[in-house]
Amino acid sequence: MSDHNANEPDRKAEPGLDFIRTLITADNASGRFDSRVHTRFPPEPNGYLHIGHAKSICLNFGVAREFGGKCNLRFDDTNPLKESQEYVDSIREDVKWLGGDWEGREFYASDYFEQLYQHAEQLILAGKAYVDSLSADEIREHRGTLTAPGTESPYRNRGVEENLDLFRRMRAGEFKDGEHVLRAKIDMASPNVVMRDPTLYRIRHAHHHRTGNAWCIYPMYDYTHCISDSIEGITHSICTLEFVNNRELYDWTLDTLGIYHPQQLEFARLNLTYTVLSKRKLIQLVEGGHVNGWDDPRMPTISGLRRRGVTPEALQDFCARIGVAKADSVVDFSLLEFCMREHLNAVAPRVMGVLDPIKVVIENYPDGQVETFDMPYHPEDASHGSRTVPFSKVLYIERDDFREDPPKKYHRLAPGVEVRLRYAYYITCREVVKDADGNITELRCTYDPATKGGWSQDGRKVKGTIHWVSAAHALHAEVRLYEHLFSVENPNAAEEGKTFVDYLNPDSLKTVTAMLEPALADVAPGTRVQFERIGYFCADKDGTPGKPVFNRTVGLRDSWAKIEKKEGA
RNA sequence: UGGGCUGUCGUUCAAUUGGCAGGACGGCGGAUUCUGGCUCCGCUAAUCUAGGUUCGAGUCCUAGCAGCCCAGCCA
Repeated sequence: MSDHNANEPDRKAEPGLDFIRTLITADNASGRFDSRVHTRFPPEPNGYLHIGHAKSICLNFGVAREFGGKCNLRFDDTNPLKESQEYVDSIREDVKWLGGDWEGREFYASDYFEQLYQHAEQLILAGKAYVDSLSADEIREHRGTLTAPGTESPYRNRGVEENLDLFRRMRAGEFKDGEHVLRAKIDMASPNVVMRDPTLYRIRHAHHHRTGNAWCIYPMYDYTHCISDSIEGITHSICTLEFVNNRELYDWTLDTLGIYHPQQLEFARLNLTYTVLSKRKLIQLVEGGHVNGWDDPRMPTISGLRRRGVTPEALQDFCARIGVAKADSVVDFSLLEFCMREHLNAVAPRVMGVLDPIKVVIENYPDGQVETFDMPYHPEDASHGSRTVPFSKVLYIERDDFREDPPKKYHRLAPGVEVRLRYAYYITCREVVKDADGNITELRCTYDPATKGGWSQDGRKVKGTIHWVSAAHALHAEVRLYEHLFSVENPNAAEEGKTFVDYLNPDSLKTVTAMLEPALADVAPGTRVQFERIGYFCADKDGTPGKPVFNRTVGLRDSWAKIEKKEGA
C-alpha cells in the first residue's frame, strides 16, 4: 500500500494537465485501479452549495467524463443535528443544474451505517479501537497540544470483550449522549494530531433525516468517508486541502481494515474577491437577514447565481479557467463576470429597457401616430428571430444619454446634436425643459423622417446610437441592480473588533422602476436578456404575467465610463 | 515553538521534467461597429531570499523567509 502516499506525479505527464489529471493519467497508464476512474462529489446536506462547490463538482464530474469513468453523488450525512432534507433537495437540484450527472448513483453515508458498525466491531476485535469513557473536555486535555504529545486515556487498555460489550450497549441506547465514544487506538504521541486516537463514534440520541431513530450512535467523518469511498469503489477521492492531515487517518483506517483503498487527493479550495465562501458565514448572512435567503442573487450560492441569471455554461467555463492546483489563491471576481458576459453575449436576446428615464418629445412627429419596427433579437445571430417595437411621439431615453453641456468625446444626445435612436430614427435635440429647481424634465427634439429604420440615404453619420422606449407603450417594471455584496476585496480579513458583516456593501441592491419595451410583458421567470447598452438581466420568479421583475446578472463592459473617469481625473 | 501543505506577471493556471518563462483575466493602446457591447490587433508584467551544482536552474542540492492547515464527541 506504499503507493497510496504517491501524491506527487512521478511517472509521466502531459503538459498542461493539472496535477490531478496528471496523476490519473499515470495511474491509468500503469494499470492502477485496473485503469478505472471513479470519483464522487460528497457534500454534507447542512447548507446550500456555493461556487466553491461548483469547482469541486466540475472537477469530479469533469474528470470522470474525460477519462470515461463515473462520478457518484454521495451525501455525507453523519451528523443528524445539522442536516436536513431541504438541503438534500437543493443540492440535488444544484448539481443537476450545473451539469453533474450521477446516473442514478445517489448514495448516502447513512446507507452504510450497518457496514460501518460492523467494521467498527472488526477494529475492536483487532485491538485497534476502544471505548473511551472520558468526557469531551477530558479527551481534549489528554490530546496534548500542537507541540506537546498527548497522554493516553485510562480506558485505553480495556479488554476486547469489554469494548465489544460497551460498544454494543452504546448502539442499544443504554447510555446518554457523551457518556462514551469509540476511539481508534493509534498513537497519542503522533506529531499529527489527527492520529492521536481519533473519535470514531459518538452517542447522539437524535432523529436523522433518513434513518429516523434507528441509530443513536453516529460515525465521524474520517471514519465514514474512507469506508464509503471504499464501498463504492472510488478510485480517486478528491477533496480540499484542509484534509491533507486527515489522509494519514484515511489510509490507516482502510489499511487496518484491509479493504479496498482509493487514493485521496487534495486541491486548493476556491476563494473569490468581494465574497465569503464559508458555510458558517453564508448561514450567518441568511439568518441575520443581511440577504433575502439562500438564493438571493447577491449570494455566491449556486441557487443565488442561478437566480441572478448566470448560466451553467458560464459557471463551467469559470471552473475550467481557474484551474486546479494546491496553492491557496483568491480568484478575481472580474473573471466570473467575464465568463457571464462571454456566454450571455452568445445566447441572450437583445431588448430595450430604460433604467433611469427622461422624457423625449418628438415635436415634428404626428400626434397619436404609432409606428412599429421589427427588430432582431440578436444582431449577430438571426436564429433568435425578431420582435415588434412601437414608436410614437413621446419616448423615454436614459438620463445618462443626454448632457446639456457634453464633455469631450461624449457621443450621445446634447443640445443641437443629432443621434440615432436604435433601429428607428435620427433625432436632434432642440430644447431642454426644466422644472423650478433646474432639473431636466423633458427634451424637445425633432426627427428626420428620411432616416426611418435608423439609417440615412445621404451617408450622413451620427456618432451615437441610444436606446429608447415609447412612453405610451412602456412596461413599468421592477429592476434590481446588484453589486458586490461586500465593499472590500477580502471581507474575511476583518480588522480588530470587526467581522465580515461590517464590510457589507450598503449599495449591493438598488431597485428601480424601469421602462421596458412591451414585448417583455409576459416573459417567463428565468429568461435571460440583454438590455441593449446596459447589461444582462434575468426575469425573476417574483414577477407575474404583465408585471415582470428583472435581476441584473452583470453589466456590459463600459468603456465610456472609463474614458469619463480618466478625463475627469 | 510539533507536523503537514504551498510560494512563477496585478490575479490565476502552465512550462515537453535541466534547454529561449507561455496562456487566460485585468490594465493600457489601436482597428471595426446602428449596442462606447461583441469581434480583431498590439503592448504591459513574474520565477520568495541567499548560497551551491551545471555549458545552462522556475525545475536539482543546502540554508533561510513568508503564507495556509491541524489541538470538534463538525465536515
